[in-house]
Amino acid sequence: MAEIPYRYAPDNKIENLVEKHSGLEAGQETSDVVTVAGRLMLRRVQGKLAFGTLDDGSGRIQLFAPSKVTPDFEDFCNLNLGDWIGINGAVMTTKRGELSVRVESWSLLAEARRPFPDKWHGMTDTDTRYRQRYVDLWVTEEARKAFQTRSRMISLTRSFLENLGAMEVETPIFHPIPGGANARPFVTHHNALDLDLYLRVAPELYLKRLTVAGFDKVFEIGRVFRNEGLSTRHNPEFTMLEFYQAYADYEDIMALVEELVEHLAIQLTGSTILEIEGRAIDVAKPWRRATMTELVQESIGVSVDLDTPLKQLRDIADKHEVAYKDDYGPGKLILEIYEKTTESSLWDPVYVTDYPVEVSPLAREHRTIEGMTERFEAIVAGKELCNGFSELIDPEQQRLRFEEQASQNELGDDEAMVVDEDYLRALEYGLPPTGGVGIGIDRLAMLITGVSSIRDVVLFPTLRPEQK
RNA sequence: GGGCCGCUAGCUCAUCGGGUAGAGCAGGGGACUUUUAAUCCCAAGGUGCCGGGUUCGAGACCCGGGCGGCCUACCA
Repeated sequence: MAEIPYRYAPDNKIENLVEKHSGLEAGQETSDVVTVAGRLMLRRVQGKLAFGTLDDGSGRIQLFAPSKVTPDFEDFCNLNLGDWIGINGAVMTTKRGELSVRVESWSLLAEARRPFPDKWHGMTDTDTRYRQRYVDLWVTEEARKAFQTRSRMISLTRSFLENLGAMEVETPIFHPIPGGANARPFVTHHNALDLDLYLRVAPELYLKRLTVAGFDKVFEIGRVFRNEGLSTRHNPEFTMLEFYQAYADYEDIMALVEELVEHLAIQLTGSTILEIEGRAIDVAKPWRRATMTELVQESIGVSVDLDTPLKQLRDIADKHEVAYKDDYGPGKLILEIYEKTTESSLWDPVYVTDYPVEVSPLAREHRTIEGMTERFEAIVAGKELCNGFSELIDPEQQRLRFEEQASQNELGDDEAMVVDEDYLRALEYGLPPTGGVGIGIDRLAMLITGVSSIRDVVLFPTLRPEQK
């Protein structure tokens, strides 16, 4: 068998060939001589005639190899499933009408020295699929599709934001002070500086520094890291989109997010109606807006607000088996009640608005409602898709909020923020009115591709290392 | 972190009231010039996740551990 070449030059993708020749009748031969390369997925040898199925990642096409035409016919028949091969020959159809490439010359490009999974059943063990994604992606069509969709989704998102005139930036992943979200960070150490650094839990505070700097629309799509448990909805590293727009408030940002999601749904699935867990969901804009307290009222029939006595809020929490700590104020209690009793039952897209100041350290106070902020979360299919607000721009208020967080942190809440003096200094130079949002890209990809585990949209999800 | 379930050949799965493991596919050998998961014949393939225990005898039963899944708890 010939040596493996150093390069090979396919001139067609299979999906294009299939599209181009879709109307061809049985027993036809075209003058289209093509070179394609990919993996041999199936093989049917019949003595002096062999058939194969080649998959190049874009699609599959049959290989037609008569011994009279195909050089080194014996070797061709002895190829293993999973071998990489390059094929050159005419596009034709067989007697049965199957579109094929006749194998007039071929090259072995890589041997599959390990047996491929069962050609019919594929790979079903989820653990093996995640650990050996390189096999899963060949063998599991839906897996490959999902990642292609994810890639296109991010690309479309990027151009959507660029069309708004937004600039993409990259801010530090190593943070000397963790901040921008309530989450436990990963810690690492820089030797030369002899300095502990935190992997970012959010890019938020750096992006708003850039708004101070005069970049009036900025966004970042990047990995963030949270030292938390794993689940079907949580991977310790995940991709966050954050966007900030100067002169805008949370209403503007809500309009933008629903526009984006509708756009993505149409571009990627052809419809605003998606399917999640077998259930339809329409993400067409506009999405409903409702305050947190309104939704709690609808869900459990009790009216709560920041003036409701603590005792009463605790009774409600007890009644619905919502856990809380003694130091929770009314704001935190209301949030907990909302999250435990209401959030997961919301199906159609809804913007939940007006979060208590107590639980929103970076959001600007509501323009009319005391104790609330102009913050929103979009809940889609019972899950949080994004979190945004009119940004808190006042350095003195921000300091008080940080100090409140810091004291929580002192008391042992390792998800609470600490005071970031440099961020306060930036605010002192002046942050204009600004609206911002963070969108979990993985969650969005789950929504668009209709999968129910984040591991189906993360190529190499975090797993315990294999033990030998 | 808690509850439930799973782990048998490279892959997909069987087996039994505890008696020493079997099939399809893949891989090897052979037949076959229009197949579509091609088909047919032959041979080979196993530390039954790991470690203890009960038993004359354990892949099956008990205990401990590992890894994974689902549900549940938290952040997106």
